[in-house]
Amino acid sequence: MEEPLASKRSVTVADVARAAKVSKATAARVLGGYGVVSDKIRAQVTAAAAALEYRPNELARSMTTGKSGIIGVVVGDIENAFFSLAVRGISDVARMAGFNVIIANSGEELEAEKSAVDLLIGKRVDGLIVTPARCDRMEHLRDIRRVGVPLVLFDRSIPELGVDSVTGDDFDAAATATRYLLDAGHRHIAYISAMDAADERLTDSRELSNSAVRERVEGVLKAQAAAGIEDPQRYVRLGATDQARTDAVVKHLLQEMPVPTALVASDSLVGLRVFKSLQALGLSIPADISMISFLDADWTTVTTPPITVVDQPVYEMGKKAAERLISRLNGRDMPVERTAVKTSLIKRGSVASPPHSSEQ
Amino acid sequence: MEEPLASKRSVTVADVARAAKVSKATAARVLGGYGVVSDKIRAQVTAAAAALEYRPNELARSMTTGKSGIIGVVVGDIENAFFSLAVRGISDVARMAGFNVIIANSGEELEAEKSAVDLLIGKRVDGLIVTPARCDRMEHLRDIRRVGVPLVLFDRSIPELGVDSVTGDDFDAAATATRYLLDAGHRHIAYISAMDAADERLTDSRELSNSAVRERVEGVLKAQAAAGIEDPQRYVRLGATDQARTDAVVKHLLQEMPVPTALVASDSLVGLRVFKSLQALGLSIPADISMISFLDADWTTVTTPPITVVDQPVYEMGKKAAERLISRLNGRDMPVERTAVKTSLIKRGSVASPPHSSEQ
DNA sequence: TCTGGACAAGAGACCGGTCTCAAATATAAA
DNA sequence: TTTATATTTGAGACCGGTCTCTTGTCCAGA
Repeated sequence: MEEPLASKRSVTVADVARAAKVSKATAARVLGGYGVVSDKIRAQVTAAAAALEYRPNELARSMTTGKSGIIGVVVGDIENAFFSLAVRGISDVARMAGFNVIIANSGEELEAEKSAVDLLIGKRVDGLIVTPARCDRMEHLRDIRRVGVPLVLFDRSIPELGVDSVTGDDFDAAATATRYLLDAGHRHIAYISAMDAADERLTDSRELSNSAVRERVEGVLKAQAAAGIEDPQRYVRLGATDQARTDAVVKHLLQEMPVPTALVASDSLVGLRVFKSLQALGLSIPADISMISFLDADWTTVTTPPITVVDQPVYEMGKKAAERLISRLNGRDMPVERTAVKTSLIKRGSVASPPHSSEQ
Repeated sequence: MEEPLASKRSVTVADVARAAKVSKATAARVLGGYGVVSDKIRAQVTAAAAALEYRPNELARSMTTGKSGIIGVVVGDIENAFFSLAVRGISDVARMAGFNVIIANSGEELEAEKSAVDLLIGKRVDGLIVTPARCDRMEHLRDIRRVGVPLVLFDRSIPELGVDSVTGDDFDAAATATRYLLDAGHRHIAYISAMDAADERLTDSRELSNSAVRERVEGVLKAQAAAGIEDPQRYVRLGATDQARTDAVVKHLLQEMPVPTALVASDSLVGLRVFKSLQALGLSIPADISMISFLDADWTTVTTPPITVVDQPVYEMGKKAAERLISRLNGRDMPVERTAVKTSLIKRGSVASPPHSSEQ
């Protein structure tokens, strides 16, 4: 008799109130878990709600409270293990704190990032974690702050923005990796990044719009400069965005004179591509050439030889970013903090001394 | 004079209407892009909106329209490459269709899945894509349909539920892989899954609560039965959830008599662990033992030898699931469809004939 | 018995949009 | 010029919750 067919309209507090024979306000109090109600009434309402299979409309709730309980995350590419691990860290922390996560992909493109941010703000997310595709364009990020939504930058930081960020200690990590290669006797060290650029070669590291890449490049450069290597910049390459382009980058690099004896890959995807390129060229690691990759990815332990990597605690970075954001969400009025998480070099088998001794 | 400080309250249609000296309804019409308005008024309102930096409140919008423009996705583990690739496929399609994606992790646990589903329904998602952790418990999935939210199952299907699903052709894929091993002369083929279970051994494949795993196991079993292998079930193992347990599983398997000469891994994570176990035991692939893994993961191409895999077009599966859901969202009233996407066997170097000939 | 404070329940405004319907204005037909 | 028909614009209800404010009860103290 009670509408056996699929009920189209969902049951509301008013419906429950009617069924429990109390006012809407009272039903709302028990259903919403606020205010005070007598045990008797509470039981009545609870029973009615159960009978009607009441489900609160989170949307309506958010509208009046102004809080959506959602954290927006804009990443470069969820398919990349780096980001999916980070997202895992973020959402684990978020869930514990009662927040949900809505994810948007920017594909590392500024326009996509802008519209993702707009959209998330429109959805009234309580806070935002963004991996800015470019660190030199940030009007849209300024806007976020202006509308009063807390923001935490992930993996890359923009000091001018005056906002929290969680990144790796990219400069140090790169410098450490480079010194390790220098100590092994390498004098010609190349750095390969997937950053899209007009030219494979780098003209000025300050022009790199991605702060993580910039820091790493500068770490590599500084460490070499400190060791007296001249013009290390000639071995820095960009644009290794896919296998074909990486093959080209590696090929060009190997045509340089003197030929680089060690390669540093900017992230695990680039690392994998570089490894394949080298393999395709029939070069043996580390006998013919040494390599180090950023990120302790899956594949780096099962290759022959296993790859020496700069290990970033990505999951923890994600967690930290979420924790930071949530503290702010809870009204904590703390100073802006730029956290650089410490990384470590995991020495495996892909680095050895350069082929024929090490002459400058 | 116009409140130079950070405006706490956001600007609404009413604010814009006031500034443009028109009614709220009219302002809403141009801002919401519906109904008709004269060009003159439209310009006025648009200008006012721009001046005030109006941003629509998507929440309020959703409340009246009843559509949130959000697709909820519940996956087993976003950190797993399988799911992150699928999510990528889903969100690419969703974005093109004007939908957003909100992701929840179930960790393959029923309770977490239930609460994720509840929460997403509360957020009034327009539709749901779920990877059910168990195919034998589905009350909460029934509930989804009862409240009228379209649902598409991903990777696993539950026929009794009468709902769309997109999976791999797991039975056939497993059977094909098995036949390939049989043709190579293997007579003792093991199957290793990460499905959590009380016992490593399998008693009855019909009890497998994950349909994808069940299908694969049955494929492996049937193919062997057809080849006259007796009691193939003795080599099926569960619970390879982490490296330690995988090491144990592999060790136990190698203690069987006769010892299995080929291993099939249920997914790329298990495959990687099995590879490491084998490597740790000093076994050489494929000379000592052959292996096949599901999913064409990164690492499978850079090992020595590269791994023969069952390639699932995961990204396409994600896309297909999203497309299916969106068609339903657009009111299309189509019959329930269980799509099994065709997979293929990529033959690489990890399969050879068993060690000392092949005697039954 | 009367007053007052504590507490429970009800009425109704509000959040920021959408949308229906009526009023006002413009355009076309008679 | 008048009437009929579009075409815009405005007023206000509504979505489903939260929350403030008011009213009504109950019980203790004077």
